[in-house]
Amino acid sequence: MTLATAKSIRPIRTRPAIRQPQPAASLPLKTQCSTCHLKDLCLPCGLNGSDVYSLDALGFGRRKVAAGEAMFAEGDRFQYIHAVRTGTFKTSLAMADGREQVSGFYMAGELLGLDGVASGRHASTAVALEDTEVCAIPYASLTEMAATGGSEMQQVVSRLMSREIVREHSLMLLLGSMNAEERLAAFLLNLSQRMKARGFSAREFHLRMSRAEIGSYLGLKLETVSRSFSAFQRHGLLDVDKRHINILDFDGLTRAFESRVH
Amino acid sequence: MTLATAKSIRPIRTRPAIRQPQPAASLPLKTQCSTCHLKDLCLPCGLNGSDVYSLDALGFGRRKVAAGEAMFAEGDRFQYIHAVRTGTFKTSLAMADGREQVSGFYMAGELLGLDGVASGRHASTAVALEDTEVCAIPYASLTEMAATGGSEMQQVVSRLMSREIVREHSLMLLLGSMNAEERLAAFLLNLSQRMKARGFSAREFHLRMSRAEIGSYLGLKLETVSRSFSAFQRHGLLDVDKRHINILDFDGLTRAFESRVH
DNA sequence: CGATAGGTTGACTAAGCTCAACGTCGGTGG
DNA sequence: CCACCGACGTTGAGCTTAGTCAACCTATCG
Repeated sequence: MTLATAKSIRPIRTRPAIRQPQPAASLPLKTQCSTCHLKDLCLPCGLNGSDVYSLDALGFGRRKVAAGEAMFAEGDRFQYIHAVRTGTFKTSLAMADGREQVSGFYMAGELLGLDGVASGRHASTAVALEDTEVCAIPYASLTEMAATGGSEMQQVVSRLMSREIVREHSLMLLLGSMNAEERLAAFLLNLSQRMKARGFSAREFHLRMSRAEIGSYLGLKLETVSRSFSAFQRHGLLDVDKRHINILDFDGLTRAFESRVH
Repeated sequence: MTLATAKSIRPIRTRPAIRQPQPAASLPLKTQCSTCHLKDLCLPCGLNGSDVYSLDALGFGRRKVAAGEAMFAEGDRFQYIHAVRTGTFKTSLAMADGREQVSGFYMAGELLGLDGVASGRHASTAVALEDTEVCAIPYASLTEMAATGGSEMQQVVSRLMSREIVREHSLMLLLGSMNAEERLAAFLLNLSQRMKARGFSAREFHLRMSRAEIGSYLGLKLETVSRSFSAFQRHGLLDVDKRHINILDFDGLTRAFESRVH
């Protein structure tokens, strides 16, 4: 039955990344925030009713991004904030010499692209890890909403950006002062948390990213990630089978994540 | 974590850190952004004239923070965005077990506290590295300015927050994929840049932070920082004498910062 | 079917950490 | 004034953790 579950959520590792330059144009489908099942996680969270209806009125479009395809790249003009509807993205930065650093993973209800507000250009690249669908929210419309009257819109955006700052803070803490197993434990617990918030099991889930991507995100090599997974399994904290994770001992994992204490 | 009055951080070489619980109240001095010599680096940057005058009208106060003293601490209620007028701050995060991660250094014209917008509480602690003076800008006044009409205020704040996100991105890149010397080189070049933007020499300057603080920021131990400094000196890239830095070879440093290429 | 991508594991290496000694500086108090 | 102290910085020796390189396995795809 592990297999059955695996099968039902499967589509990762497959999909040979269609890298066609896909038209950025929105699909005909228009989004209604007020009826969206993600509204408590996503942009409208914290807005009052009338603002949500204003969002509906904007009727911003949706876009499908296939696995492996880039939704936007470092240096692209920033026009939209993208809200994930289904699927998972990674964002990454590139160094001059080609080294890459994964800077985040984003799942349903999370917003991508806020780093573009600063300069009008995206500061990172967003790639779909599986077939995805997003809402493309024109940033200009949001600021306009804010300008033309007593909307809380801009404030909500500020709050979301601030949240992104806080998120990156904790990643810095992780990268700056944790060892390999602490990093992986923190990563898994965070993922688990977010799965739970989306109504999935906090215990058992599928990773949508490769060992190399996890490693890049955590500042480790893929072999180290693999070894840490094996170590957790050896100690009975979880079961791993490739990308299928089953957490057996949350307390143990949490302790691993604070291991250095004694 | 309660007030910063904890015995915690010793000051810096000079100034025996008056650790009295200082009133958070603003000093009588009021700030005029329109005539401030930092206006092109600080909050007003990018605002139109009328918005700058609105800022003047707010007349927000100043505050002195002595070396070693905390301006705000993790968990404190977020009310003000603080703009550095003189001196330098560090911000840091603490792990449950006491490990600390320095998350940033802030100098004249830079804004502290944007991470508090998300939850209404500060997500980091800000400590003065020398005697400092800041402007305390009530965040509520800014949002109010935005709400009551065609001000660009909130947008400027969004832009600044986005810039903070981008800044943290590059720190993640540093922490996630550079070796010790690359990290230190990147740190020094960044500092040099910012000194220059403030009208100081890009070549020769004083560090306001200890080796341990640099190390924490860069995800290294203080001994490693010290050794990397020595290595740079040995290779003729710079002169170090404690905290006094004289960069002799910018190109060489830049190369050190991209060393791993081949 | 072979090619390919992703994952695991082992043996070895090296970068950075730990521990310790020592030097310097500035402030303090006898 | 000098001796002492504490904080900070530098350096060396040895160790540990994570990185490197390589072999091998499995699943999937063309």
